[in-house]
Amino acid sequence: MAVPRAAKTQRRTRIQEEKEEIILQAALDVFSTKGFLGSTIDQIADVAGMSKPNLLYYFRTKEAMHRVLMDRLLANWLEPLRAFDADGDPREEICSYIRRKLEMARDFPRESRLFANEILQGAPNIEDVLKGSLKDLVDEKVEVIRSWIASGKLAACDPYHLIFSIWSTTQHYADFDVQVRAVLGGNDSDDHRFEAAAQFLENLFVRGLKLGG
Amino acid sequence: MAVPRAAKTQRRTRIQEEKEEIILQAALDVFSTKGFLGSTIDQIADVAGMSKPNLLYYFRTKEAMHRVLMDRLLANWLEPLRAFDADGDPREEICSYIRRKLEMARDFPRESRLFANEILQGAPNIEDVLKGSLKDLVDEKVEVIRSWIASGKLAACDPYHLIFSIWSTTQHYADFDVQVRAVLGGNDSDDHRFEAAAQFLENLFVRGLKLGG
DNA sequence: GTCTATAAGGCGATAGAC
DNA sequence: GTCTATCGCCTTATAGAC
Repeated sequence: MAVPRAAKTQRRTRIQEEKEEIILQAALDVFSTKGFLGSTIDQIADVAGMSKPNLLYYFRTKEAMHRVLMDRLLANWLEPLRAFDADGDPREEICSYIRRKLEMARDFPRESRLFANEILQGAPNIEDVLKGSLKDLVDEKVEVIRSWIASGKLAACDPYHLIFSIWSTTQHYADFDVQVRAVLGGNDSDDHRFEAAAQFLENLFVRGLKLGG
Repeated sequence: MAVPRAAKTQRRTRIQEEKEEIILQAALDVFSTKGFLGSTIDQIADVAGMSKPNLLYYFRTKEAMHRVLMDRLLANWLEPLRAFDADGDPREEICSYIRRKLEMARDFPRESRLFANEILQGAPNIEDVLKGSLKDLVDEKVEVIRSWIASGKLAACDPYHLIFSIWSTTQHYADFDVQVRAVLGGNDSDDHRFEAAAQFLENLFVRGLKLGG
């Protein structure tokens, strides 16, 4: 029997991968609501439906689970921004960016909260990523927005704060979900909330940035 | 010597109040970055510059400190929204609301993060407040916005999502401060960042909501 | 009021049987 | 691979001297 921790070069069996995935999903559940420090291995093991020593057979430490989740997250988190196309129509690009970010908040709220927890606590593990690949990507897209402004397709504005405002408004629906639901009351379905948010934000940014159609 | 825990009806001395204030400031420091669960009394005592038993002489439990901080926060947090005046000019009201919220993010970032931590973790202690006084206040202001829309002073939009978008964009500068700084680089002063954000958001909302002026 | 010492329990991680 | 048992540390909170 291949032992995961001793067989780094060896292919994992399908069953092992499935178990690891169950654990990671449980860890995501717990980390995203309690934060890394506030989570216990017992809680994760409980959600995963296994004993603590059994879980620790697959992931030697709490940090190991968190590291895998953060790596995965960072690999996917910026995809929507990468898709931002300099040759596309500004209105189309910005609207579809907003929509994709809203979809991520709706479909992957735990990932959004995991990220929010990390940033909120000072980003101890990913500060280099923020100052490195994240900043590089943002700087690149800021230049795209500046070129759109220069050619009159977009109202003059600070591109950095434009990006911040799209991030914050969309992620809000995942990170502050409890508050949003409390304020809207129980009568608002998930689908309706999503559509209402999309429509409001699309209008706000199209008009606010003077994006022609 | 009056002992705080035994003298609930007795007036606290000025020195006692000062000590309690030092402790609460230290607790706010730690809670706002580590979250309640991730914080330890040792860390708070360390920041406060006193021993753990000494701290526990003033606040019997970790919860006691957190409760006082949350009570204070909730008492002040909604002041800017309360100031929203139905008889005022919509453009003025919304712009000054944005500015006040941005000032709070700049001047009280720890309070903002304390609140964010609480919501992010499912608002275990304040769900009744969210569904009660918070929802009531928002509902009231939503009606104000609706009346403005009805009289043509404001573009038609969903008032709830308008409020959410102001909350999220302004609080972002406190809650995601580490990310904002990383992306903007070290050359951006606090004042410049604040002014740039205020100007961007003011433009976005004034144009996005078709607020005349 | 503040200290040292410590009780009592939670938690991360390991040992070793099966 | 999974379990029971446990080590050792950390953390909350208290006891009691000063």
